[in-house]
Amino acid sequence: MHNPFIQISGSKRSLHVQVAREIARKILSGDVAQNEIIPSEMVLCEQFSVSRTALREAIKLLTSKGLLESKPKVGTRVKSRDNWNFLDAQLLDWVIDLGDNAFVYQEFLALRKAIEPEAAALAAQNATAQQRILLSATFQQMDYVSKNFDAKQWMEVDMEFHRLVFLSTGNSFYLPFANVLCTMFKSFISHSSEKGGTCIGEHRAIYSAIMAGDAEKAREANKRLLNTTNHRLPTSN
Amino acid sequence: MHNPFIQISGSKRSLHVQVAREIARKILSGDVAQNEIIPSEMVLCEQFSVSRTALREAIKLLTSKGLLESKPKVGTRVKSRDNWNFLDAQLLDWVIDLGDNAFVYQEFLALRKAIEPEAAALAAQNATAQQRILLSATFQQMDYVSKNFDAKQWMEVDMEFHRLVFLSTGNSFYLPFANVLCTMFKSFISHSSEKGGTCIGEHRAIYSAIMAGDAEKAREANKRLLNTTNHRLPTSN
DNA sequence: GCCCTTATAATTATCATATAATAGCGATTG
DNA sequence: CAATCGCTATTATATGATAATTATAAGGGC
Repeated sequence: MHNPFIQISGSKRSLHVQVAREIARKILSGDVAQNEIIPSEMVLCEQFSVSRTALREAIKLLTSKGLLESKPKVGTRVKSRDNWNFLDAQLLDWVIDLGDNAFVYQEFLALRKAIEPEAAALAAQNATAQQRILLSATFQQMDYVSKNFDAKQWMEVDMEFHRLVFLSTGNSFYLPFANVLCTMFKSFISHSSEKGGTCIGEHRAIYSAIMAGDAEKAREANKRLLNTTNHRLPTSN
Repeated sequence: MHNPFIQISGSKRSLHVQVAREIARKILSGDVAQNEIIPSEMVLCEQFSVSRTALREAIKLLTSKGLLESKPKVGTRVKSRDNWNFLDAQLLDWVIDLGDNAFVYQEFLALRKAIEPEAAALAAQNATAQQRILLSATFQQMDYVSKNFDAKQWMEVDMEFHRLVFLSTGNSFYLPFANVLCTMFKSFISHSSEKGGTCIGEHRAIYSAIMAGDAEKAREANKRLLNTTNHRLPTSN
């Protein structure tokens, strides 16, 4: 029997997810080149000391995210980078774990600038009664935390606020951004200890506009927030 | 030996993908409710007449896209809708196959309006020399097809043009939209036969702005295109 | 009677092995 | 020289067995 107190270093989740993560790291880091054929199943099984079942499930997971493609006789090939689904929370998590995050944060900010103002506008138009209640409760927490400041708590309510905006758009294609955003914020929480401003004023403007159903105002307020210079910046890791 | 002339109806791809597609349909259509536990592996194996290997690989695929979550003893649960990754080309393909596409097209247009103008702006700033060459070649084809009009050919060059814009942003998070867009366009090509205008003027404006490196102009031109009323509309199937 | 611990059982997770299907590549032959 | 056929490496699928997990129930102490 294993000693349950000994926490094996990499044994967070199921086995095939661990294997998938390892392979993903090598692909994302460029350790194995795009369009390259990775070693055969048997070889990888030995390398990771897992059964073919576990390995194949790992490969299926990566295939689903656009990283790999398998064909009989030819092998399993790494797909080119423009097939990798960076809008997948799990994949993003692996990217973040790689370390060179300043650039990732910068790219993500460019995405937020495109998507969040529109999301806020849509939320102003489409948020349901219950979503407005949740948004209201969350903003009250923001207001409280901004006065009794705590960096970690702020990050959490900030994340929840923007997450709710995406969920309130009533548009299926905006939903995934909620999870991607959460992954990014959690990375901030765990990797950084810097404080940064709360931007409570800008958030209040977004909140008020959404509650008032004013799409244009919500859009502009969200734009202002994202252009705020003291907004969380990827200055250091 | 099988008769190679007999094309079995559903034998397009690998077995586990077919199974995944079937399960996905039931989830996406609401046939099985969110947060519901689906039948156990053994039951599903019988139901689909496949081995546990194939079934498990299918479930792993769906889990990766946020549709399912499995735990020992408790079973496999359908995750709530806000976990479904609609920005996954394969998942989107399944959604489209479901049929009620007018609403999907409408939602997608709302996404394009947010993301494409920014993508065009980024492309104007960041497109590499080779990407500009590709863009140039594609636009010349557009120009030609707009004069010798063919609906299908137009759809294809139109798709390629916007795809290249996404790839030219130099931003990882914009890449996945290229595939999502392609999936959507292919759905148009196969499901509709209506013609619609070519909007060659608006496309030319985008193209010129990108080539000139004028981000602001590219953004505005792309906005104009998406606001064009005779732009492909989800009027009918 | 109530709470904590332990045992049970159902389900997924993993392993191991065998067989089938696929397709690249070379040999063979006309 | 070219077209075809067969060989072989690789993934795809099937089958059966064992381990790990955890909700639920059973039991025992207070």
